[in-house]
Amino acid sequence: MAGWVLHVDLDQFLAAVEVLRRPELRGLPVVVGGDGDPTKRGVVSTASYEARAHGVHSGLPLRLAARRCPDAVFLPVDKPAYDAVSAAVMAVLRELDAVVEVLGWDEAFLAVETDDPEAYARDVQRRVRAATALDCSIGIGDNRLQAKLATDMGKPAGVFRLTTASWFDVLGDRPTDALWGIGRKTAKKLAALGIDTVRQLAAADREAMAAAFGPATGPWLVRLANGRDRSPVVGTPYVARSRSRETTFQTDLVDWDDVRREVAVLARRVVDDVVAEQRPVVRVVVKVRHAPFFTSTHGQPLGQATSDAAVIEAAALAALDRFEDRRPVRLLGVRAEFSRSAAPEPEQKPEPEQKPELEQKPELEQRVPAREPTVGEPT
DNA sequence: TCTGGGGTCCTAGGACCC
DNA sequence: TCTGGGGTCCTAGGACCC
Repeated sequence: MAGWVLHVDLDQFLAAVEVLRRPELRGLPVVVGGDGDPTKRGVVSTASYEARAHGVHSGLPLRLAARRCPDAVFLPVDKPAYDAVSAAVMAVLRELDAVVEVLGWDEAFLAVETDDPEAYARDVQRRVRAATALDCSIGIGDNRLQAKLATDMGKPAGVFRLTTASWFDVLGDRPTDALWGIGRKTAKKLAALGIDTVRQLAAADREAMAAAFGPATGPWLVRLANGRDRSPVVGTPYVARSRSRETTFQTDLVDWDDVRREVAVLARRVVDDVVAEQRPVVRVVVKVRHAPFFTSTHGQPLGQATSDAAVIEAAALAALDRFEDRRPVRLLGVRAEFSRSAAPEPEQKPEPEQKPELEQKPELEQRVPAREPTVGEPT
């Protein structure tokens, strides 16, 4: 039997959950985002396929969405509802004979052993549908990167296989930001270097890329474009590095007394979260976004790791005092960072730290690959 | 842009040390 | 001062993802 990575992604998840509990919405353009009022500041979290046909998509400001699709049904984000449905879906996945790595509300990787991954995927779709009445798409790959990119090609409700063998046929001519981890900014920077497609990036010079993007990111970009990814599917529970709360105000705060008061409010909310988790905090960071959409942060280290509410709140206000720009404020945020080494439980301390490497970023040993050929290598 | 909220990781530069 | 050459740690900013 062969090992495969499957990427399971629920179709239009938030909108689908809303349609499930309000069947009369089926077939209508549904937009979930903010508090459901499209005249306010906020963005689209999920748009149904009917709304997408009007150019409404995730991340679009709600006001623009309302202009593009005035007939859409706008609904507020109902986190508890999505938490519950997501948990039901993940429970279905955990019943499988597979390593399951949850990525968010609506996504998970499965590491499976099978000689027929398509049949396996169809079975997963059936089980998810039977348990929750939700459709999902499934990507199949030799690794996480390939599986993740395959999923979109199978949407909606489909299955698509993308492997090392088919990588360049499928993606070679696509723009670089089709890759998972390359966004608008990096694509633009690549374009300035004459690199527009996945194929071109795959053949790019590693040293040149390292010079342009840094010692880890440069070579990682080239590996990405070659469809290479050695990161394993990790089934161990996710442990957060930080907890944060932030608010965008409907009207900018101009009075600094108001700013202080709101930072204290956010700090208390963060404290509630970290106290519930019983994990000591080592640093508190305050974020300020000014009206012209310019963001700054300042941090305040805690001398000693603590979950003490008063200490954390005072640290947030101390961090705020480091800001000198008093222009109108559009957003405030407070983040508490947990100790990295000392976990909740007294933990053995070998030399792990970056050993698991759960994200798609490069592993240490891979960071300086001694000038190996870029194409045609086995992953 | 009229641009949310909750996260993660990497990078560059300065401080500090030997 | 004609001012080394690493290391390491910390911070703020940037970019990306869901």
